[in-house]
Amino acid sequence: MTDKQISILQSGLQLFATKGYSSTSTKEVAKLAGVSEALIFRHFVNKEGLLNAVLEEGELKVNALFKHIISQIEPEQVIKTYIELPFRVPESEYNFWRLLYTLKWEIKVNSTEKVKPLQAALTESFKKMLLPEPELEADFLIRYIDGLIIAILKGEAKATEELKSFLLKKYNVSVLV
Amino acid sequence: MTDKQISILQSGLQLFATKGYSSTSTKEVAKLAGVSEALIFRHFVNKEGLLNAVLEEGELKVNALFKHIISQIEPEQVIKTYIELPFRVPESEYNFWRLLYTLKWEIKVNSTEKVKPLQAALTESFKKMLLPEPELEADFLIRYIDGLIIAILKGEAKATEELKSFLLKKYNVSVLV
DNA sequence: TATCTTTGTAAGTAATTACTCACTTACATG
DNA sequence: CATGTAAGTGAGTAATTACTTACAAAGATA
Repeated sequence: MTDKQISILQSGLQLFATKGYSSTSTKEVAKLAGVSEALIFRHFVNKEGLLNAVLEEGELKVNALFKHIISQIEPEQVIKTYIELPFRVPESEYNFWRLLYTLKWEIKVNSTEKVKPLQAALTESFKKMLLPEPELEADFLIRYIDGLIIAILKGEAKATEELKSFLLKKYNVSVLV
Repeated sequence: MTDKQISILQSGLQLFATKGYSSTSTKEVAKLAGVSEALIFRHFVNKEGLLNAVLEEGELKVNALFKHIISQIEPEQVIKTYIELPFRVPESEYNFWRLLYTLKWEIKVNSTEKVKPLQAALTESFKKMLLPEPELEADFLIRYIDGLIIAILKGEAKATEELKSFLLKKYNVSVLV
């Protein structure tokens, strides 16, 4: 990977995430990257190729986060780790998450498939914690966390310590062995 | 309002909501509406004018829904009516809601201002219901409902009766006087 | 040194974009 | 009937779009 290649990827991420994929031109990306427009096509074939390259980079981070949650052994730990997700994403990665969420509207992304293992792990955990309707509880929590992440990315909410402890208390997973 | 004017508005809504505002061309809107492209500009000045006209139409519906919630007298009724919101939006209006949610990403929309009265009403209700942290509870519920609506609009969730009664039970507002 | 591959660019291209202009048709009002 | 106004259109326009081509430098390998 050349310096210019990295620069293109960074500029692509920034513009796609803030302006939206389809309203960002390859010319803009090139300008921000300090590179000729043709170089984008040399390295990434076409605009969609650049998008995929940008996505692949971040996908690894997302998978790591999800795996970390699912790999927890105690059911309470699964829930706790999941609730802490929005508080563990660093601001430097916000643009990537913004891109993911906008793309879900712009393009058909089968995000349901990706969430399934997580959904199963949460359901199983709530079941072990003897909640009467573990599956509905899992869906409920997923939807809330989704709403929270969106609000944070839009700047409508802050991932404060107060909020975190409120949530952990709500789910009885504040203090764990 | 002429037939063709209405047709343009409907086509605009449909395409903006499904394809996104910036990746929909005025030519496409005209074609779907069965109208010359120039007529769009005659009636709505420019593309943004068409968007605003589309939004104004639906805004009335949104305001009506919100007012209905806030106007409830009993705190339990406020919560119940709000929870029932995603179940009361007819599928015929989904496109308008889709448009609203996509625009929040595409363009800066100060949606926080619009939600404030609702947020206040929910907080007040939870306070009267003696929940220890009424404001955090209100934020929590708003975020969840937002996440749920988004999931429904994307076809990832269904507004089933089972889910509804689960939520009403969770908030102790199932049976009311 | 000679040759091959990779990296990079300037200057294009055809297609699409939002929007305009000159013009016709329909319709209401005196 | 005459005349003004609103509704409607076909054929444009300049700008922008994603993408290509021809060609120059820079490194690597022999």
